Amino acid sequence: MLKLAVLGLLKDQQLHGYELKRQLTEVLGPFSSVSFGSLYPALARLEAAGSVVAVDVEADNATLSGPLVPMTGSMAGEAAAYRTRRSATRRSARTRKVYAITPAGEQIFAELLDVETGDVDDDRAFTLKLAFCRFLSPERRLGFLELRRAHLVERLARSRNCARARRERMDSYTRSLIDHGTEATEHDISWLDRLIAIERQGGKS
Amino acid sequence: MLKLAVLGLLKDQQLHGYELKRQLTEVLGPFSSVSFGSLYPALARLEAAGSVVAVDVEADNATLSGPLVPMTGSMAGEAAAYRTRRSATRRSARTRKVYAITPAGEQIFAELLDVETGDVDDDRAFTLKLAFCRFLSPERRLGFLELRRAHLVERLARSRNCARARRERMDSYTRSLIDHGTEATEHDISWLDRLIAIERQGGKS
DNA sequence: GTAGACATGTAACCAGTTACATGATTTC
DNA sequence: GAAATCATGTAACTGGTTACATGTCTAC
Repeated sequence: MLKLAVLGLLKDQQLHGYELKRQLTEVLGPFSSVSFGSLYPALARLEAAGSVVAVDVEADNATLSGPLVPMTGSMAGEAAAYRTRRSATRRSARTRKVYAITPAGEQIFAELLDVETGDVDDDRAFTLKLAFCRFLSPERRLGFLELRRAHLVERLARSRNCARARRERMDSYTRSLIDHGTEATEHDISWLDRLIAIERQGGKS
Repeated sequence: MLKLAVLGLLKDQQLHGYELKRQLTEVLGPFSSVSFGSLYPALARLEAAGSVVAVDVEADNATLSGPLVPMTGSMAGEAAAYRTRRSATRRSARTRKVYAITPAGEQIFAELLDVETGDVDDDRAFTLKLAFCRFLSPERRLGFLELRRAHLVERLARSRNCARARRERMDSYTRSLIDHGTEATEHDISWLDRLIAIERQGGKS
């Protein structure tokens, strides 16, 4: 999970741990409170596995395409590079360890993101994956959304069923909780419906 | 967390592990998928700590679905054991281990449930605690709801701020995700407002 | 020269998971 | 007597947490 989040952020730009944590906190809902104590070991593991490499920022300043940093897409190019360069000059890079994703890491990222591997029944996982689903092919993306929708529909059925069967035996707090949960699920489903509709029309047709 | 859920369910009735899991799955949202591999060890730990005791069901007929007798664990009379063998359970109790909460367990439960200990920033924890908040005093309950509300308001502010600052740089999926999250939080807040209002008027005035 | 943000890391722990192993009871 | 369900448990692992230890750079 954290692995996926880190690799996903590194796909856009090279980052060091501290900044990674800031972005994790700010942007990714489910990781609003990830701690350094889990981030740094995770980075170390990713590096050991060859999914990321620590890059030499100062050398990378002049020659943007070193042999160690193939950077497949070069997408987030200018803004990211500028950001990195600026912070690199403001603060010596010696104390920082700036990471970049490797082709192997991209591979791992793709596998982690994939729906087959993935748990549409885990809200956190779904949210995280959706945040990176632009990296999915249109078909897989659609499948991902539909699978999630199916899961929510099932959840809704179960929660309605439970509400019907046990309503009398529940106290008012539990009842309110269940009703609110049901509403939230309905809301989620119609949101997904909109996303799916957009996906279908935008996709091709 | 699991500890709290288990103790909370045992406050209402004596249960064995298997049935406990069923109720956990059915009733408590955040524990819809707790596994035996975590439940049984948790029960064993609770028993070792004296928070629950395994009760002799045959000595204590029909308690399986009835209200909890103020059980201290000492009242195990063997005298009329055979009398209720058939009526108490469809299934022989010998293979089951039925647990009851002890006074010490009630104490632990109260501490776990308490807001001071508690994390209103953890959605799962909040949901679980709300399901048991009838065991809180009216003041603590109100405090609990208000603390949660305050947290959600803060979350809303952050998410709005993030949306404003980074909107352009986000892809449509992330944007939709953030917007939907914002809506959900607003919805949660107004739900909490209703709960708080009820609490205020019903509590005393 | 020191307060405070920036930056990286380790150690001990905690709460849960999956996969596996075992056996009793019911139902057909 | 076989299959399904009920029931309890263990072992190895995962993925995080907090608390701690350490050090650098900036600004005053």
